Amino acid sequence: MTGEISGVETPTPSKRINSFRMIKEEILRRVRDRVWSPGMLIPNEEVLAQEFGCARVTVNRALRELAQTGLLERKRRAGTRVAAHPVREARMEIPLVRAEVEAMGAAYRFTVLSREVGAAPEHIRGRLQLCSDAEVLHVRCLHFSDSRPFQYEDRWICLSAVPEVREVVFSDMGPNEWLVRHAPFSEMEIRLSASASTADEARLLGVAAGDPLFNFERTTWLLDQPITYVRMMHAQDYQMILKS
Amino acid sequence: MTGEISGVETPTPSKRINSFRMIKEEILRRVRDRVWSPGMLIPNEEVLAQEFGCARVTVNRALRELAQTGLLERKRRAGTRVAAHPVREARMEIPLVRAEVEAMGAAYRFTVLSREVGAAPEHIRGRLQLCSDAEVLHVRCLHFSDSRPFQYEDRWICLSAVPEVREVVFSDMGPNEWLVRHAPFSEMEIRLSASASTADEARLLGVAAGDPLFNFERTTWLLDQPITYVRMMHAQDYQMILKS
DNA sequence: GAGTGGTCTAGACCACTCT
DNA sequence: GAGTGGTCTAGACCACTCA
Repeated sequence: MTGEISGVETPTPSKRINSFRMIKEEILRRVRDRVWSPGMLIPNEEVLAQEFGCARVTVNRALRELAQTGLLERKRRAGTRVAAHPVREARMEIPLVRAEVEAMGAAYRFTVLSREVGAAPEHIRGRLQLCSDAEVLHVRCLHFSDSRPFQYEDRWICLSAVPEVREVVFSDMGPNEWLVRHAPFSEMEIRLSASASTADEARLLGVAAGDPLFNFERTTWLLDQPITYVRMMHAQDYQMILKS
Repeated sequence: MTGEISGVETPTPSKRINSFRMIKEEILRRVRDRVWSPGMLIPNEEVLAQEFGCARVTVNRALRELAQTGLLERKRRAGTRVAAHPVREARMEIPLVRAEVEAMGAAYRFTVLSREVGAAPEHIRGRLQLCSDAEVLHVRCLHFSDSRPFQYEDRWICLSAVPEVREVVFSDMGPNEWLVRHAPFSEMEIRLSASASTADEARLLGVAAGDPLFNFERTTWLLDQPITYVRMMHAQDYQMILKS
């Protein structure tokens, strides 16, 4: 680029609204400026496409994504409205413990507290929708941030879904990390809650018995096949952040 | 439909894999059956489109959505892989308190504990990215499930973004419900944590001081304009559920 | 029946990134 | 430079739902 000519023309020639991102922003602007207010029907895809000078599919993608986050509501025949209705969605990134700890600039390590194969107890069978003779691997780990306990993990893995795990000892890699690498999933359910720590939990996490814990329980499936159920506990200084 | 002929042909003529949903399922099946295992490069869109007998855009949409949930990882030039990497996303539906209570079959009501207009304190200005002379409406409410306290809500609303709210008294409708109807948002940030209740919080929620609370803090924006920051507290029997 | 969103196709060009 | 995903276009048909 030796002969750099900056003349009358801008290098980025003041684009039309013809990308789905620009359309999303334009829609947001109109909602913010009350051009379209909650509950109001907005023009249909065809009309917007003509106005923006783009293909209908492009408008469709923009509106679809805005509807997915809950800002718009769409129904066939009825058209698209600005949501006057409250169901909103947030997306949450599920981090690896290791990444979470290292992101804070601390050193990560973990220890395996116990590891045994056997029949699943009743409440675990319920969570994983298992029949009564299903075998599971039960692993308990403690994860550290520098030298301080960070998370107590209590995990159950379906051996029918992940037979290879029977022989794995989790020396280099924690169960979560191992599973992520070897047993992908497509569905999950997460439960979040607060509880008072039991004596055991308090001892492991280095807090006083009865202190508040933040609980993160997760069950995962691949198609209809249950993979694992885990309960992860954090002391009360922990904060989970979600966006969008 | 008088002359109904059900002959050799099935009315649903055993479809090809030519919808993005079917493609998603087929991909999941191959991942589950280890045809493609974590970390592995899968065929590119062009090739898959040929195999499935559909357009590349259709494959693109299927792969894009699977990548969005974290099952696949995509990079230009590098191609698409089954995630060997753990960043997964969950979507969370944000319910209205009213709906949440009524879904449990309980009667909902709420009371306004306080309501005042003024300058925002430092920590709220930080959360909402406000300049120091910005005016806010501060509302505190208690929400009940039947006659039991269910949620304590401590909310700050930017008057510059939502000027109409200055005159609203929240008699029929709580602040959340009102805002949802009158002040749409496009971005939000949620923070979840556990804490020990203060004396005040405990009194309001009908628990013992120091008992664990589940905290749900949310800040919302419309484009870059901050709308509201709210902290919602629940006693420890509360559980928040996320899916996918 | 008719209007709206939902989706697919075939082709094209662009943007990123690896070599 | 070349391969891969990212996106847009123009046109088409389908599916749902309201009148």
